[in-house]
Amino acid sequence: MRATQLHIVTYRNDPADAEITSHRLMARAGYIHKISAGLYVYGPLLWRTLGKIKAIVREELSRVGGQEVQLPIMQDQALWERSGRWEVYQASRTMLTTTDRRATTFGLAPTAEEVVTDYADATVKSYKQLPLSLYQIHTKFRDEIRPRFGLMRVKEFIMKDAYSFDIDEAGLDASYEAYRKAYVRIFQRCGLEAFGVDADPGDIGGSGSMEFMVAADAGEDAILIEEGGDYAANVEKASSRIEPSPSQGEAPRPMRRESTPNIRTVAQLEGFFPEISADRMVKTVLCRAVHIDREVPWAVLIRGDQDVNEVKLRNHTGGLSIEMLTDADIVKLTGAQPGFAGPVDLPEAFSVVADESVRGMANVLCGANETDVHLLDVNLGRDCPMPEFADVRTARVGEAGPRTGAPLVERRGIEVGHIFKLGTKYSAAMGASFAGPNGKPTPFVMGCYGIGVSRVAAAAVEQQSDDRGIVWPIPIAPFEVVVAPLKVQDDAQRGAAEGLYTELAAAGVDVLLDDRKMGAGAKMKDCELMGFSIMVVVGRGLAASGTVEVRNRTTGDEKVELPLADVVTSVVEMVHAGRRGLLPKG
RNA sequence: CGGGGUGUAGCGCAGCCUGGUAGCGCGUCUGCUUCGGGAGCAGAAGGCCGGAGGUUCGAAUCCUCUCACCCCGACCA
Repeated sequence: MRATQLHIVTYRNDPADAEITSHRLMARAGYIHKISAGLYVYGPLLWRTLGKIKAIVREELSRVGGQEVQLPIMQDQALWERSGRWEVYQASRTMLTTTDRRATTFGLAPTAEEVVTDYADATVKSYKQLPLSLYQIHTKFRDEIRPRFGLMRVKEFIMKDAYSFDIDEAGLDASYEAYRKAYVRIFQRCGLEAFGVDADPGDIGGSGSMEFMVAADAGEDAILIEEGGDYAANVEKASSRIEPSPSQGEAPRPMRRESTPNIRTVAQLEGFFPEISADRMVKTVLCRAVHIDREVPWAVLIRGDQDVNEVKLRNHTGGLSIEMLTDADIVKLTGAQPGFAGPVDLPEAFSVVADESVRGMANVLCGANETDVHLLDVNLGRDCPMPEFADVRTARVGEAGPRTGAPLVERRGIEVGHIFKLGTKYSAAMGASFAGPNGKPTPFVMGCYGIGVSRVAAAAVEQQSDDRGIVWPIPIAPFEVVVAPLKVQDDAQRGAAEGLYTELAAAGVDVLLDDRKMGAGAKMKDCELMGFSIMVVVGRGLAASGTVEVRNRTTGDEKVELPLADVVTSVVEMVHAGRRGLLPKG
């Protein structure tokens, strides 16, 4: 393609609202144009990149038996009510809705489990038709609390969503594993450093899930990785081993009360009782689990030096979300000012859970549910009922990992994919079944698998750019190579560039000829901004020594002067190497 | 949803406090010169100052309402 035939839109100024690299560069290079908050025009260059990502996704999903389909974006309320997800998404307000002229309400697809499950129910009659794996690449909608960061967090985006249907759990395990491997290959082929991590299933639900993260400092997610091990998990999900409390195994002492005027926090308590360290205290976090139809107050017991993980807690309570109690609520429900809550004589209204860090602690310090009073040498099970235990603690950097015990380190990442074992969550709720080998109706055992296609593009820029602009990995670059004659009025330069362009195109290279008439400096800056990683610069070297310049920005901006005759061979080789992305050799 | 901020030419901004009919840089168009790191000179086009109402002889500027956009927050006893 010729640059004069391409709608190129570049700006010398950064857009005023761009905070992160990918937003700034994609806006400046004309890949995106904002129409309103969280809604963008995808320009021709971005569309080419998205097309390449989609092609890789299609090839890899075909390899594991995925069949491409297209499902409606508008999905009626009644369908979603059958799975129970309508209320969930109304409560979290993440679904955009619209109505038709008859006032039927539709949700705009955030994902499509209901539709695809209904489709499978209607069209799959026998276990002999299974396993079945369907996917689509389509627009998805989320009413984000706060759209931001360019393409990273938007109201409307392109997603690949896939769904597997199996006869039983073993079948699901196989499908899930096939998708997991396909995902690893997809991101490798895109040329992105990505990794899978244990994750929380969130609103989608299900028994197991893994997120795929593109490593990038600007990532919104924090990942904890076991150094040298294979454990990696989102902080929302991560667990760790911590040193047991020094109070473990102590002989119980009698409980006693102490006046602690205006001493409310663990830090203040450590000052007030210098001989008692935080890991001998139990703090009591008061909150409520919000369900669709009710709210349940919870008291969470956790060791004084640890923090509650809200996501783990939400999952434990089964609620949609967790909210901290207000000071007024605490006074009303416990009769004490904030800072003095504890497990002893806690009002019955509270459901109670204790974090595993509390298990086995003896003679602990905690609040007394009375303003300005704490209790010492409390023993759970003796001074109050023994609570149930669960892991509701936030794992932290430096703690020992759960597998090998090696220290956890933090990396940041951008979530670009998420796979889930749904099991029969949707098929059972919606009555979607097939005739099993025994002739009886059997619910589908399902998995679902998403990739944020447009976010992959943004994540790639976030991961791979330099101070001059985007540096696309070759497999997803809008063009693999740009041939840029610096002075198009010069017949020799123009002729040589045209020749290279024709030969490269004939060799199967996706090449752009930058035949725009503009200053040499401006042209090179523009090409660098737009992210053309392999540049063939035809300039004064041609007349001087019969050479042109080839540079590969993906490998550190090395530039080499090559005789005109050697350029095609060299560039083709470079392109072939680049096309492999990060796939391992062989 | 709470707090703060901003809407003026395609992009980035000044002008507003102290009312007098709109300006700068970049970009765009025309011509000439230039031609390897965002060229120079000359000329030109482009904005009912987010919208509605009000005050005033007169409003980008003051007042009211409204819409949009941006940032921060929505937290642990």
